[in-house]
Amino acid sequence: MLTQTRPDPSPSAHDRVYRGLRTRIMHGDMAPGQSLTLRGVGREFGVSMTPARESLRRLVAEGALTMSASGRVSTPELSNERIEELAALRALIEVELASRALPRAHMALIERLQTINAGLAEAIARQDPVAYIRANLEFHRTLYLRAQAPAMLAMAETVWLQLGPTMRMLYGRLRRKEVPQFHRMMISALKAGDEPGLRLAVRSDVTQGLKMLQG
Amino acid sequence: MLTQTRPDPSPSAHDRVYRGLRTRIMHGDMAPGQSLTLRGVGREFGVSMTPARESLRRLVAEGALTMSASGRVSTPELSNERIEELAALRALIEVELASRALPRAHMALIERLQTINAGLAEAIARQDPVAYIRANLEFHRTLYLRAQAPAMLAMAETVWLQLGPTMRMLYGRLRRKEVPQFHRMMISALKAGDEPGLRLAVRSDVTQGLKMLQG
DNA sequence: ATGGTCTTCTTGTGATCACAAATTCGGGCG
DNA sequence: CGCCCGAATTTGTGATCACAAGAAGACCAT
Repeated sequence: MLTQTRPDPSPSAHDRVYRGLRTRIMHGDMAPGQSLTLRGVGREFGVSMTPARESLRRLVAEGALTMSASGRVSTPELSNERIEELAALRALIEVELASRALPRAHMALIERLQTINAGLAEAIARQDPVAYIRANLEFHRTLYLRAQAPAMLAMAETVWLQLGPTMRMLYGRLRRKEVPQFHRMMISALKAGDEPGLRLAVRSDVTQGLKMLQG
Repeated sequence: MLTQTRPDPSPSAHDRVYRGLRTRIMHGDMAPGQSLTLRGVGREFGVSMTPARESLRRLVAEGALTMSASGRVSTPELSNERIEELAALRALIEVELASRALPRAHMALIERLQTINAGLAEAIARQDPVAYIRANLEFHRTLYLRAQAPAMLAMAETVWLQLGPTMRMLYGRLRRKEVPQFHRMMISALKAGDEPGLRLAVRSDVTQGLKMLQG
């Protein structure tokens, strides 16, 4: 087949394909409604249909992609109700994660969050939505990792994944000029050890994107 | 994860296998640590390795099964921390679902919940853990369906699935003699339209199993 | 042009196979 | 009796194929 140099023999084929597609979806570089075929994905990653099928089905199982009755796979076009629901889920889970991370958040972590925020500002300046989304997710994940709650973090990531394709559209409308105010509010609350303030900041940050959807 | 439950237009092989294994896991008739093989599952359901593999991988993606580094699949043996985390997730999500269902809960729904509760009592009398778990899940799902929040419900079901194999062990220790008090409390709160009471009742019901784990 | 029908191409499904890695089992040694 | 090493077996992975169903396009009639 396609003779492609394989520098990494360790990760299985389906893992490479899965991870490639997953980050692509989560970072929002696929438009909603875009369709994917087994042979197309296989050709792109230099594998046969088998690993391609497994990757796609897995992403469908995680809600990152949708499958029509005939088995065709495409990125989802979410209804406003679905988006609202997913945002509510983000609020629920991420507020809890932040709350659990708070007592473990030391200065090194806060500094790292500020560094990520700087990268975020750069992405905003460049008007680069993919970099923006990636930095935004990294900001949240970095904080939540401190919560030591892997099942909750996995849940949150699943929600991010489902919102991925729409996220770009959402942030595309947002002509942002500076780092989100709620990120700064989160950092202040972390420094002060202010749990109610942190919870409010996270909830506000998570649901802010939704508000402009309705506007 | 998002089990887009359509009636049944496509009894595809992998769907039959998936559903069979899924209900078996969620209802707790598989012990933790039990291993599953592709050829074994295939033989049991009369299909080849391909649909068996897809089903197992899907269940692994949903957290219902775990996969070792060598690709062996088995039911998970959850640590106490993991169980506690999953219970916290149940509390978070299900309290929200109940809260959203409350304004839509009419008398017909409450009567149905009471009917399910009667079946639950019967399962308790028979000392039948699988029937107990099934009725318990049905009680919760029936209420949450009224919330009109499919993404949240899917999330809750995913958590149930992950807890499935341990659930039996948990409820096995519980020498229960009567219908859970918190189910009755939930019904009272529903009748009274008492949202704080409902939230408390759901949270208590969800986390009660955990408490005896530590005892 | 427009609508419908037929053909053609595309696509997903499930079975089978070769292969490699891991597990298991047996025998022999300390 | 316990431990370790090697062979036999089990098991997952990925490729390929035949097949059916669906989508797309061509073609003709109106």
